[in-house]
Amino acid sequence: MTASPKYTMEDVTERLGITARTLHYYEEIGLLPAVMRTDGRHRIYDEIMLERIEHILKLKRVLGASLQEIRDILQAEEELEHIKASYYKEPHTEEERDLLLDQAIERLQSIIIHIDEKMAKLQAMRQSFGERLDRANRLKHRSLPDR
Amino acid sequence: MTASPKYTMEDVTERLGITARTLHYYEEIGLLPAVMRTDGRHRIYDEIMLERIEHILKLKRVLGASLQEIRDILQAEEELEHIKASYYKEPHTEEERDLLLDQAIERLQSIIIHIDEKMAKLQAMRQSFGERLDRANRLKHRSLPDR
DNA sequence: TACAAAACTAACGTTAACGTAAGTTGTATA
DNA sequence: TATACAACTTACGTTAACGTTAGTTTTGTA
Repeated sequence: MTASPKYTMEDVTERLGITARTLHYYEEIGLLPAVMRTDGRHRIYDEIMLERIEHILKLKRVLGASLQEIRDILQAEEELEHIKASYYKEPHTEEERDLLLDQAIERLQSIIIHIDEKMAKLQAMRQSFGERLDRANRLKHRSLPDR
Repeated sequence: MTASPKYTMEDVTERLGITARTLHYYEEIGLLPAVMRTDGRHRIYDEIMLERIEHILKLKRVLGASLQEIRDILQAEEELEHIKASYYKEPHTEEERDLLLDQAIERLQSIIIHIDEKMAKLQAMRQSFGERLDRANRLKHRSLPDR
């Protein structure tokens, strides 16, 4: 069992461009469960935690989601992972598995619908700004101005 | 000159689903300049103001922009309108017009770039969630499970 | 082992975008 | 004209997502 590399608080904050307070806060509100500690209660992060943190930051920046929404998304993902794991290890009845899977699928679908709606609106807005830009460019190059 | 219809505070809040405080606040921070008033200092809104407010709300919801950013976008749009208007009415030298147009074009382009970046990231995220969903669906229908 | 640098906890501060309450005027209608 | 309801201004309150001390332990290094 080869131990994965460990990172200190400073490692993480410098690498991800965030502050210690942010990590403290995410832990406070339950976004980062069970962070490992040294004997002296200093935090240690491993690769898995790093990926989780990066995932959170990405969801924040790209989706513009609140930490509360991110919590829900992460939970949906974890349920899915749990289901996948137990699919191979634990014995389940067909019905149990189907129920769990359906729940996870439903959550994923609602996330995707959310994203799709957002993209559609962005698309429409992008187009309207594009048209404005076109008009401005036509004005500049003195082809027949509209209006 | 046929006067455009006027709307009261209640008209606007009910129609747009916002509160009076929001309109007061937008005025406070300069997002809604020169709102008309009755003799008794009650606010009156016309179609143009309504459209401006709707535009602001759309930018907020779709772009997730802060009111500060929205202020900048509105300013860019107004500059462009002003340029278009003055193109026909006021006399300008070629250089003056080109300078103003270039500034407006630059602002519009930066907005569009912003939108495009956001869409690209959303696209990537959408795809990753789509793949997760596919895996879950494969699990459910018991075709060869991956991993 | 001694000490500077790093991390810890606890707690109050800050900003954006409004919410809410209070007391005062305006306005529409009987 | 009386009155109920709408809108006004002023000002303090609230929530999310951290920022910022402050005072106290840990830890890596000389």
